[in-house]
Amino acid sequence: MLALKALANPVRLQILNWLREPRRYFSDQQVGDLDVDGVCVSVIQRRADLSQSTVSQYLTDLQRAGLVQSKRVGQWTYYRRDEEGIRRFLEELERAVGPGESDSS
Amino acid sequence: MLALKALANPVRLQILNWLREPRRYFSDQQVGDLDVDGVCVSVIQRRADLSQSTVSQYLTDLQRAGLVQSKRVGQWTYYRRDEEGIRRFLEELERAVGPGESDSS
DNA sequence: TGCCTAAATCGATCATTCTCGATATATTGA
DNA sequence: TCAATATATCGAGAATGATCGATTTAGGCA
Repeated sequence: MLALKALANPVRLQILNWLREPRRYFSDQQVGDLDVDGVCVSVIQRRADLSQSTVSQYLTDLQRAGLVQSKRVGQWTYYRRDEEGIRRFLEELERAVGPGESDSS
Repeated sequence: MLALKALANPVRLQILNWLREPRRYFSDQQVGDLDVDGVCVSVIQRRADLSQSTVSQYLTDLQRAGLVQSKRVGQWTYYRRDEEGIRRFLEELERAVGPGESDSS
């Protein structure tokens, strides 16, 4: 389960968390619309305080896990949450580990 | 988040899954009550087809993550799901990555 | 075309995880 | 107490993950 592996890393988990409120955590972004387009790599990198390559890789991981979407606009790549994919992941996890046959009769 | 790391391993995830229906997956257990006591290590090991030490370690990992409980009865250690802990984990995850400020107004 | 910036990929290193067999500990029963 | 069985822990090797700097790819603009 790619998403579980992706979220097992605290930084990746936090990035996904930050992306819930782009205006709050990435207000320094000059370009694009935070809500519509998403947040570009360099802005996330600044916040995460890791190298550019690491953050780029993390975002690719999150995308392959179906948790974020990317959109290339000019020279920037904007990332934003894939709410649909996140919902699917949570549902799948619920099915996998959530309560089984409870006899709440 | 210990639980996320624990579940990032497919075998550990599957063990937790199996434990939802002990009667179904561990019907070969001779000792104890599957539902009341849980499933002992050697029975899980047989099903997982990994070494005894690995399975024992996995179960310890799941326990430290708050996903299973153990009960020592004689020479056996029975493991069963910690439904309360699992619920807490799922809720925490929901808070951490679930939908943020949706303006469903 | 040529430079500048953004992002992605590559290659390497160090840390962590996976997994095993061997050993240690604990419990039961003769 | 001794032997047998169940489980836990230890130590090690291989595989994977984390993370970096360097390089490559790509777009924008003079």
